[in-house]
Amino acid sequence: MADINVSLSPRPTKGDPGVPARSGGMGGGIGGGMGEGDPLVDVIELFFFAYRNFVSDPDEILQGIGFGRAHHRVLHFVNRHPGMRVTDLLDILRITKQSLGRVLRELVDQGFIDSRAGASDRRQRLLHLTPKGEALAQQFVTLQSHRIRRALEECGPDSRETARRFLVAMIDPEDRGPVEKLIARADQQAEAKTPPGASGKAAPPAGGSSGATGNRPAPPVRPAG
Amino acid sequence: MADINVSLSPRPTKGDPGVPARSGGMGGGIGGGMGEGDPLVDVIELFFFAYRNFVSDPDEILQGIGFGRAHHRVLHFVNRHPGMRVTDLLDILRITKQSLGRVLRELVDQGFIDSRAGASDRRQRLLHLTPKGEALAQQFVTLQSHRIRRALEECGPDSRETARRFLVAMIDPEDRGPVEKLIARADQQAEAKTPPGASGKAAPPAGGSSGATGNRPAPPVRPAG
DNA sequence: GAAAAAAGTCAACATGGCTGACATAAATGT
DNA sequence: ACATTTATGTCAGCCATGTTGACTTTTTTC
Repeated sequence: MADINVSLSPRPTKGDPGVPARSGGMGGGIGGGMGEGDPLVDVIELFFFAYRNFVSDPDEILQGIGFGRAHHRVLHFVNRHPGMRVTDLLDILRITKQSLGRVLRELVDQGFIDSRAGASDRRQRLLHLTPKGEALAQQFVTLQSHRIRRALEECGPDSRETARRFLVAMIDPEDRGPVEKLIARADQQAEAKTPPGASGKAAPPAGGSSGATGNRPAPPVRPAG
Repeated sequence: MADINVSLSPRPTKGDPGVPARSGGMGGGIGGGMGEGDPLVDVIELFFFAYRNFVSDPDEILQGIGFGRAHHRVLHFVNRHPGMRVTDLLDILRITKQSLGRVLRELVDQGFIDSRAGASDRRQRLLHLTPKGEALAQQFVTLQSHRIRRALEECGPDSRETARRFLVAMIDPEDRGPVEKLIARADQQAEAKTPPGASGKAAPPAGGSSGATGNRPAPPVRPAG
């Protein structure tokens, strides 16, 4: 039933020669920018398809418990940064307080997240996963890690660093430092918590990549507004 | 104001030591799956942040004309596959006829897309971009290509193929063949249309990558339902 | 004691998914 | 010829998740 043949080739329902050869408009049309070098449209599309599949893994589980992607993101980052403040989550997700509030309330109400007042600053609500929440978050990480691991294995031994650097380089320059710091902080914390010498962890050479790995006074991964 | 410091380090509003060191729950917690090898959480997060920035480029333009991401996707694929059928678009996007119908109608009404009945099968509506639509689609491709080109340049000469293969490998195995075919078909078509020998186009070695580059009778990039 | 910060909430709205139910035109099969 | 299937479109309504704007409460900071 109607596969992806986009009429273009093996799908002429009758004797249709595929596609009407487009009236020869002005030049450039489709490429990467006509005279700017390679057309990178293939990468654009691969990124689209890859990301779609990437997020679809958790989606199946989420559907079963009446949650959506928004819940997944919250669970993920709280898992990564136990004790984080609501504001921090807002900065990472770049959504509004109200949007976050909705899913956060559900996660707290249903016992996936524990929200306690800060000890030193009691205005803050510090977020932690409950064991239930941790189990779920772990499921997601496992699923997505599987996909990534498989992909990297198919790409050979050096691919991990190249992929990592590529993804970093795809991030807005002004966000790279903060993002890399964020990840590094979470990793550190995880290490500290883990029984010393648990699994591998190929030290991410965050320094060498693009130069923007920065040590600025922590500019924001800019909040939405 | 409230940067991404996630309380964890340079943000203790008062004398807060960052984070409450989490009560030492059971092992694995955060890593990639506890005893499965590297934790690939960093890649998970980088993919998230990278993709968010990647789609944000077009977003700015879209906002100015009252369109959304859905419009972008439609424009993009119609640009890539001039004369494609509505069904083909549905297969690619994996959304419902009704969802597509909404944005497609707007695009047609506002003169970005031209929808004409097929010659051989007059039930079909074959979709083409108008010059106006082409210009817009071209803007998007240019924007996103810029980002990708910059990223690849930062990653060195071989990165393009590695990145490409990584993205392909991130796609569900059963979708890879169809996706690569789809891209190949679009590229072919574009070449045929372009004044012979226009810009570079580093021949995508679709064959060598993962083995699944297949030549099956074109299985679908599965429709949503 | 005033001002600012952290969090929460209500109300209303936009976007873009979804299902279900139909309608029409055209192609296909018997 | 007629029944069925296919391709498309459309109405109506629902859901998830984003947005603004306005306000409150608690607590910290100046």
